[in-house]
Amino acid sequence: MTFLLIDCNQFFVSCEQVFNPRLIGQPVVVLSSNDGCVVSRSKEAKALGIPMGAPAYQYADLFKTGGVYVFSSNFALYADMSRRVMEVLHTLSPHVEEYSVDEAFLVGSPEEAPSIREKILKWTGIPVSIGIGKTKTLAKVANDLAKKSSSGILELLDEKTIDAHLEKLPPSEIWGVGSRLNAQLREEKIFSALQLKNASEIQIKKRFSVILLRTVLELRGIPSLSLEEVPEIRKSLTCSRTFGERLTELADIEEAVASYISSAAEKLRAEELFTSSLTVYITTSPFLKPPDYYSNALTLTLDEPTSYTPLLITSAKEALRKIYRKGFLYKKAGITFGEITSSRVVQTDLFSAPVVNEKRKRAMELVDQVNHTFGRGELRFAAEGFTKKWKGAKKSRSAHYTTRWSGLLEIKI
DNA sequence: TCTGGGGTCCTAGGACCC
DNA sequence: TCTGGGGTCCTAGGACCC
Repeated sequence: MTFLLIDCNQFFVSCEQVFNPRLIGQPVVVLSSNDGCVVSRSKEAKALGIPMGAPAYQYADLFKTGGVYVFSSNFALYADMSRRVMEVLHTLSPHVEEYSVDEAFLVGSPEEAPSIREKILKWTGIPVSIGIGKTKTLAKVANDLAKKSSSGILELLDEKTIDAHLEKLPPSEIWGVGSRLNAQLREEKIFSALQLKNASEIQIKKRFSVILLRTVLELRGIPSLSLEEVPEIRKSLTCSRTFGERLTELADIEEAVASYISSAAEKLRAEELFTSSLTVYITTSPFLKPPDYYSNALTLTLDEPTSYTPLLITSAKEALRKIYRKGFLYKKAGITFGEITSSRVVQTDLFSAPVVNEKRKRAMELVDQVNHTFGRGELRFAAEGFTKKWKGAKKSRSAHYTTRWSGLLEIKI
């Protein structure tokens, strides 16, 4: 059994290039929301020395002198392109795990790789790299190497080849090992991925955790992470944003929170889910020191599982009023739905009459339908407000090429 | 002035119970 | 003077991922 990891190359940048081919071969970056950090870079942008996660303001000059094409993030576009790539994969294999927006694992044979790569490029325009290994972790390692190879495909199946590569990598290059673990591993005199692979199982389990033990076994070619073809019901759903400007007034923050609730509730309904726990949090800039720094959160347990936006907005405002303090410059707020259950199986409260509120259900269906047809936010709740003081910057977002009629490309012949 | 957003899992420690 | 042991549940915090 072999795992294939299919990973889209510079995914967000590639999405922009599909609809604007002039960008191919140019330095291109895509910024995070609020135009804060660089989250995707073309090869040419990397070559200019723009690191991943770089704060955009620190590189504004380089963007100019380097002739860099800068895009605000266009998540509607990226999500839709991701869906297309995944659809292609599902037509090619019955064993696919959608791992992230730009990555999927597939169980198959190495011979399939070239045609998978070719079909995704032809049918979606997105270039991918494919790493092949006996475990997911080794497929990940192979994928990193595939990115640097000319064919975009690399298999890591032979023990000697694996060891030769692992010897050159620090543990932090391995999936599941971050900078903290890397530092702790150094204390144990483990400096390379090969040393990690050969470390004592007992020591790893004792000093670290079962997670790292799994990684060690995976490096040895013993599958310890299986293919998860059917995604489990999510455990939480968050919507949070940095404001476009610092906010001080409760009323403005209320609008922002109502708007986050509205979009998270829409997602909840799209996935046929209910929530019965709601957390609201607000914070000033984390870079502030006391007494200017303030951050707080409150979780409410709801009487019954719901996805009804008005009810959730009311509860969220109630929670927000309890944690809001006057006199701070608020920078960000967010909401999280926890305790998520399927909306098809409902556990009602023993002491209250079951709420099978057809009217509410139909109202939400209508809202979702209108917004699906005419674009997100066409039909809104008044609580979301109209001034949108909290809205962040998105100076140069590309069109919603695939999700809005107005975004359709016009081709001139 | 400016530094994103959305997830998951594991562990330790406290509260509580028998 | 004597003052167990084992289990579960919850939460906060840490670590990782894309």
